[in-house]
Amino acid sequence: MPTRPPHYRRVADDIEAKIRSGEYAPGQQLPSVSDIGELYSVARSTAYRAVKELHARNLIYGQQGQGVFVAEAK
Amino acid sequence: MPTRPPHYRRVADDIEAKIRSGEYAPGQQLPSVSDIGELYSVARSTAYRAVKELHARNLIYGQQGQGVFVAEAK
DNA sequence: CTGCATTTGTACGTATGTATA
DNA sequence: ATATACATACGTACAAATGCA
Repeated sequence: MPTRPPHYRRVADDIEAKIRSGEYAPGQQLPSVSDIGELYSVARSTAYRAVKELHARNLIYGQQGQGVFVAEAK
Repeated sequence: MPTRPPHYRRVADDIEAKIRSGEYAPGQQLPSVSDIGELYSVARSTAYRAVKELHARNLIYGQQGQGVFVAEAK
């Protein structure tokens, strides 16, 4: 039986695709973690985990109190 | 042959020893459940179970969103 | 300067599903 | 069947940084 990918990875992968397609442009601000949670119908904690995943992939950067932004393409 | 103790008890016992030795002083904050998991190479859920064990032993107390702390010596 | 709202970041507590022994 | 263990997920709570009225 196929093991389903976890929500946080599904969300991270989807956002990564949007970044790579240009839908989210370099320098652009992403929706807040709470909004991402709503958009994908997951808890904020799960949405945050997805964001942390993208940060680990060096696709985004963020600052406390501001938001998360798409990193410059390398 | 001795039945091997479960991980959660091994972790709890080790932390209890650190509390009794003074390495973790009364009032001091313990590492987070996640950190304990990493320190002992167990899952967070197992680390949390160890912490619950210590709570049952009245050695620690904790507050959601803050952390766990060493109880005052009786 | 002083609150207040927004947002990231951290952390607990609980629950579920799967796997294993 | 029962206990252990891991990974995931949700919800809640609070701290910290930032910006703005």
